[in-house]
Amino acid sequence: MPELPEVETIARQLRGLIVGRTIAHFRSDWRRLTEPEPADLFAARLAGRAIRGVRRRGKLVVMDLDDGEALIVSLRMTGQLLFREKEVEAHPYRRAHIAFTDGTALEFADTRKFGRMAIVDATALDGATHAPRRVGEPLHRFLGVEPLSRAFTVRWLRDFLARRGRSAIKPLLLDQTGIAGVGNIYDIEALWRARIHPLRTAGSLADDEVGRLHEALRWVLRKGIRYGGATRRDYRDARGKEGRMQREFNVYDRAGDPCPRCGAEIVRTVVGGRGTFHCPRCQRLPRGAARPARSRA
DNA sequence: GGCGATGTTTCCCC
DNA sequence: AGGGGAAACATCGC
Repeated sequence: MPELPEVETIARQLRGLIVGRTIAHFRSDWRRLTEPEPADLFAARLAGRAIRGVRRRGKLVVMDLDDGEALIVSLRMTGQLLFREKEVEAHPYRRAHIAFTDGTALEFADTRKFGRMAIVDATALDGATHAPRRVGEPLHRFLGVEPLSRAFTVRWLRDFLARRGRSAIKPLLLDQTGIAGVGNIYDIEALWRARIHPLRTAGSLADDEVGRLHEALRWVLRKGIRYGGATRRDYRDARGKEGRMQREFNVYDRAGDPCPRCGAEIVRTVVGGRGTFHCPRCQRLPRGAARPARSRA
């Protein structure tokens, strides 16, 4: 689940838990975690470094080190960063372990092994819209605007949608190079709130719809943060707790349930290869628009 | 046990 | 440019 609200929750917790601590050592036996850098070199670069701050950029957890570098973590599907006050039995899917000099530790658990870590130039993440890049390294791609920042205005969104006018709105919102941090769940919930069909093309949205989408994105992301993120399967926050946002879903994973707004039955389709939920009455596709022919029930 | 689905992202093909 | 599909993995539910 780690989308923007889940990552923000973890980053905020870690800020209070690890800032000021010094790394004693880093251990990992999952080589792809730090690729292309070998884990032992990675460990050597981290040893003795202090954690100066923790923040979020898109779906990345950013741990600022001294010397202007940062340790960034991409949780992907099932990654968890768990703070440990003292020695505990290793998580069954532990992929890395960061021990601090005072005996506390940060454990990285990840069942599906999609998670990645890198040490990067921290300034490259600051305020800029570029993440550091290194050829072939998935963490280092271009990241778009932060949807909860002041830079994300209705005007920006309108221009963005116009530029990418031919794309369907649902997969477009998932593109991290446009808006950074939106994942499948909040995408679906925001489109429902804005009453926009997932297959509408970006360029076809009227001004009032763009305004609603802008409000809806910020509203669902903020609510997700307020509720500590959403738990689906493996999500746990930095304290090992589940979020509460999953109880607040209006359409996500609710096929067959009545729409909370109009009572029509929520349907599940597939858009851009992703499971998608919407209300067929509240979220209409205009006559003559692309039919959801490629979607499957 | 088999099949399909899962929150993410990249890559390759058309 | 954008869409589709597969792949990176492991687990879970039907």
